[in-house]
Amino acid sequence: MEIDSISGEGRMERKKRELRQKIINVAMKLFEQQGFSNTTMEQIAEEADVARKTLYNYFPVKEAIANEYVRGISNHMAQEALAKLQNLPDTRSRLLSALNNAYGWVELNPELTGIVLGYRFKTSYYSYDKNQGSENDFQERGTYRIIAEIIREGQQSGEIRSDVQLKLLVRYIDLLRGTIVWEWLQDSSSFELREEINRMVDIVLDGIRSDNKHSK
Amino acid sequence: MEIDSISGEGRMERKKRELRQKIINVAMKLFEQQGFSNTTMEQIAEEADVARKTLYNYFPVKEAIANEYVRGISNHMAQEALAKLQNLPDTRSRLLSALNNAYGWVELNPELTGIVLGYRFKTSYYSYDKNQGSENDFQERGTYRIIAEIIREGQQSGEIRSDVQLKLLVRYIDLLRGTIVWEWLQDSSSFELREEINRMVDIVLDGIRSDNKHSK
DNA sequence: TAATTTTTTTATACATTGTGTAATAATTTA
DNA sequence: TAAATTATTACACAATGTATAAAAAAATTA
Repeated sequence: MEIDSISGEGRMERKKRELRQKIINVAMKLFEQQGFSNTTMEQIAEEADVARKTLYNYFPVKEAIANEYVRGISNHMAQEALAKLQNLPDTRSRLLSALNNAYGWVELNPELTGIVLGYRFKTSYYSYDKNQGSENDFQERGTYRIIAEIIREGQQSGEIRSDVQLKLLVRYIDLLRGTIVWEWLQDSSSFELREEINRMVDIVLDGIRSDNKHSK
Repeated sequence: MEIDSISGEGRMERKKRELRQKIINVAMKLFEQQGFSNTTMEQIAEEADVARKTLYNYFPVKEAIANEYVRGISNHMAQEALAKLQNLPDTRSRLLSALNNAYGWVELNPELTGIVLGYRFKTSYYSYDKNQGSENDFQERGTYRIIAEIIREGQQSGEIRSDVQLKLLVRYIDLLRGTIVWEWLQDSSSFELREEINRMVDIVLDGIRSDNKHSK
């Protein structure tokens, strides 16, 4: 049945994967050269040597290309971050380590970060990209997976409350992280990014009520 | 200088305000009849009896019309909610009261809620609607103002930590609220809306660390 | 009031997005 | 090789959002 069952994919699948990657590469090159909004889908299609309609078969909107590129990077960084976690003593330090990991990149790529965060917010709620539904939801995204891992561990060890849905909790943290990053992107002089993240983690862990602030 | 300095606005300003309101009314009528995405800016312009370009002068995108309509309602509800707050004993009950206030409307208008929340997220971060920059930021929006009021009060009375920026804190809560509403809009059977909001408020107040969960 | 300046609306044209359709090409399956 | 499936393409289309300059309306000045 399958022509190439050794590598696990046939010629067609391989070609699609290759073209997908080519589109991403071409698009990112154009984004760097001309900026994101100055680059049209027409140009990308032209440069990748496919029909415009074909390009739309692969990516329903321009933002989706940037998103997939960033996700690749993010997953890669997540792998590295995951390795460091074991050495850290508690949930707080693990969360801080995992969250702070990505900011060097964010600081270097503010425009792309904004585009991708906006796209993710939109799609995760309208979910009009059906293919990514299952992946995007929970498994695939780098930071998401790490946060989930940390919280799960914390819940198992009894450090974290177990009466809150893991999924929702992870979303809370990821979303708050996103908000802070965006606030910072808007006006990077108004606060220091990592400092604000630290504060957020403290709030999530201990809350904003003053009478149990130092209860630990 | 001013023709009508008694009412505070000249004929032109009044006409603009009236036209703006007419556009909103016409658009909302069409949205109800045909659905949001099936209604075009062309139709709205036609029905409001202005050129399409004029319509764009007033609202840069279709979502902005829905947003302004909802904001009107929201402000109105906020007024009522604000009155009730004084009778409530602590921050937790005030927050719950303020947040729960709006959900009857949300449950009745899921599509509109989704559209408006998505629009606000996008604009608040890209801030491409310059006019609303100052308003949208903090003052004008109903729920925002209430949450800010509650937190401020809590900080003054010592119930809430004072070492976190009020502005950011309000954004956290508003954003978490938005997330929950959206999760619920996606799949309203997965959890009960108010229940989840209650849980979120508890988390924000007391955090997710298990050893101070019941410290109060 | 009349003449002016400023502001708003408008017609027109344009580049771009995203979709739908149906023909063509490539690939897989039998 | 032939048939069936899947991907690509050309083409047409409705709609968005922007730019420009002319026309209309309103505000300001004399």
